[in-house]
Amino acid sequence: MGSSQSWTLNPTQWEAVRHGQGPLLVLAGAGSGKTRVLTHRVAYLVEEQGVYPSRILAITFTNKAAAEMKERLQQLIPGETVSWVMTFHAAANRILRQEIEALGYARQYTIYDDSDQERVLRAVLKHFDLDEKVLSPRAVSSRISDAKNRLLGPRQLGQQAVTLHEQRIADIYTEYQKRLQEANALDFDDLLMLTVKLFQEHPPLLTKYQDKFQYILVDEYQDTNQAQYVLVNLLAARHRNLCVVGDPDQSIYGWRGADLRNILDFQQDYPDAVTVTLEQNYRSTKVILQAANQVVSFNQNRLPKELRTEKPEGEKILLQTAADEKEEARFVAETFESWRRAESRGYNQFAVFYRTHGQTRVLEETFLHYGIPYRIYGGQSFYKRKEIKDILSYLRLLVNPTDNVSLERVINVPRRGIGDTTWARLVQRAEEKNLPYYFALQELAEGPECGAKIRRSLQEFVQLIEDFRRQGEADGITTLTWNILERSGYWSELGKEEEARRENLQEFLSLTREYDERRSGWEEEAENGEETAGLAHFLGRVALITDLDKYQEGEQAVSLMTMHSSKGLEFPVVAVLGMEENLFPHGQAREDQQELEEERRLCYVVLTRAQERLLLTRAERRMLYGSVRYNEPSRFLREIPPELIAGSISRQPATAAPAAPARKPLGASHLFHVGDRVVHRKWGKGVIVQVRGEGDDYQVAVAFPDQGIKQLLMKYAPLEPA
DNA sequence: AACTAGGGAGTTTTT
DNA sequence: CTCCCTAGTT
Repeated sequence: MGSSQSWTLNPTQWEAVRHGQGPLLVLAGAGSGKTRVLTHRVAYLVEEQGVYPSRILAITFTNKAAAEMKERLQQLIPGETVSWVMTFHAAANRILRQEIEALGYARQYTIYDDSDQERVLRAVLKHFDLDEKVLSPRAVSSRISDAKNRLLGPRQLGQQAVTLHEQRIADIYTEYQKRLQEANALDFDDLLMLTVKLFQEHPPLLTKYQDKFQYILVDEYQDTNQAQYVLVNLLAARHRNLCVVGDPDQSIYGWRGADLRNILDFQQDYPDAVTVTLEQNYRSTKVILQAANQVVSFNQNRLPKELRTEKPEGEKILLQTAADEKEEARFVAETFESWRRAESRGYNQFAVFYRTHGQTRVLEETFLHYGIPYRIYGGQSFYKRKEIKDILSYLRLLVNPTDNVSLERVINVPRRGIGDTTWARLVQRAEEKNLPYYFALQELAEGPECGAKIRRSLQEFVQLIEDFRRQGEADGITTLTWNILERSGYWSELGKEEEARRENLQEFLSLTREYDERRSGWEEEAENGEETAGLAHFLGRVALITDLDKYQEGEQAVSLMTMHSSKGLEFPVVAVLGMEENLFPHGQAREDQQELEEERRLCYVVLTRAQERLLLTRAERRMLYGSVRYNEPSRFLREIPPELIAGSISRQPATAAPAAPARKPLGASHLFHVGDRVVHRKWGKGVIVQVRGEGDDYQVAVAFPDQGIKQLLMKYAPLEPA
């Protein structure tokens, strides 16, 4: 972002930065220095207008954006701390931690992520005796999320229900919400919905925060949903110093509740609003920008806007049609290699975007084969890994004994002989006596219902948890965590082949260590009476952070990611794969005008990620779900002016790709040698003892200390240098 | 209580 | 095709 921009602001940017009191709408095209404007505006308010940093609220969508903003502020106004620079959810969480008792929840509430949510839903479906095949937890969860985003509680959804099916969803929602409350747990959507509820039901609390936040700034306003919209506008109602920044053309999250009208209607919401439009782009070449402008102009429902740049014309966009997805991947690999050499670029200057995760596989195999280092973004998050969720569940259970999901997760992990039968008995008792599961467990451990052996196990488990609780976090969260891992037997239960899990846990311990060390820092940022620097605070942070394995700038690797996760990033060289009907625009989106326009905006987003070079590819045939599909070229290709394109929409002999190098692929044999230490995802550490074969047949023999020698086909083996 | 085979679903994702 | 959950088996 903006790194290519010079240090000063242009006149339009200045106008937005220096805007005084009252509402302000900044329509910021891609690469127009939006983050710059936001940070400079905050700095300006503090430095020039003498606004107290604690009275500014700056909201972003992702932790990454918030971190970036904080960092830049640090540079602009060193010595000042603007502590309310955070995501929507983090801000809501911070308010609720303080005030939630007004809604009848306890302050140590647990935040449930989507997998916790799914567990609850599964139980609810079972409770209603509904077959998961008829009504999937996924489908229900998205309906509930939808309702919450629109600020509809279970009762309101029930009132709206017309069909039997809708009524059933409402019933499930009711039971789901009841269970969350009993567990003193909030899901992500609750954070927003309950904050709004808090303010609506308790006007004095609303007034308190309205008074506090003299200036409010919101990034990516085009992505706000109804709940976020109401929240922001409630908070801004008193001072009316609301500055929203966004780009309607980059709205790509309609499917998860984002409402484009929020930004489009800003002028109507605030008739006295000043609008500033940033159309000067500092990122891409003229060719790239023209293509993007042109494509998005095919949308009917949009405000006119055209990006300009003073950058050079640049190279034409390279378009290549491959026979299938393998050839497509090879073409990208070879083109990248040739550009990397010819233009002495580092691997970190390259990125590959695709519409669906399913497309990563072939890319991985191909890059591995060519010996091109790569990194996939947005896959399985660190915090969703089993071992991390397990240890987190132990910690959550300590803070909140009513957290039934966490209890279920850890009660028999590691195995302690408490199986399905015992669990069912426990659940039954809990429901009969309307108790949290943990308390029912304590009763079972003392009562006569279970056999002596089981009772013994239950007692030991309770004893264990109570010991941990007694120990608490007085010696730091790291000590507590390590204690749990060791004393529960979790650590020693991890076999040799689960080395990766151990490493993840080590990584988790380094996070707790970091937290323990920065404890005093959190205490400093805390405002009057805020409880920070405790286990509950730590768990709250962890629940809202998923960015651990996100983009790291310096790393010498090609970045692979879905089109959606590319938003907000920029790369000198970008390849966009699968430019085909049914894939992009996605098959499900082609019928519906609204969805199609969102796909087109997605296209606008990906094209504008590229700074210098753009490579678009498609495959004539593609393997999807085990069968071969033949897709037409994407309509978006035809929407790009032909004079900006080199190459052809139809398949051409190799000459159509002037940049394709006439050289042999590197071959993965350059990756490993006999004697190299490697790590295998399943088998752990090993040493290469033999290398043979070429290309797809390239094989290595690896000696693993405990499993002996394995023959691995490099094409598939999850093998990495150690 | 733990393992195995079989069935069904499989855009996009942050928090 | 492949992953993941479930049901059935031992």
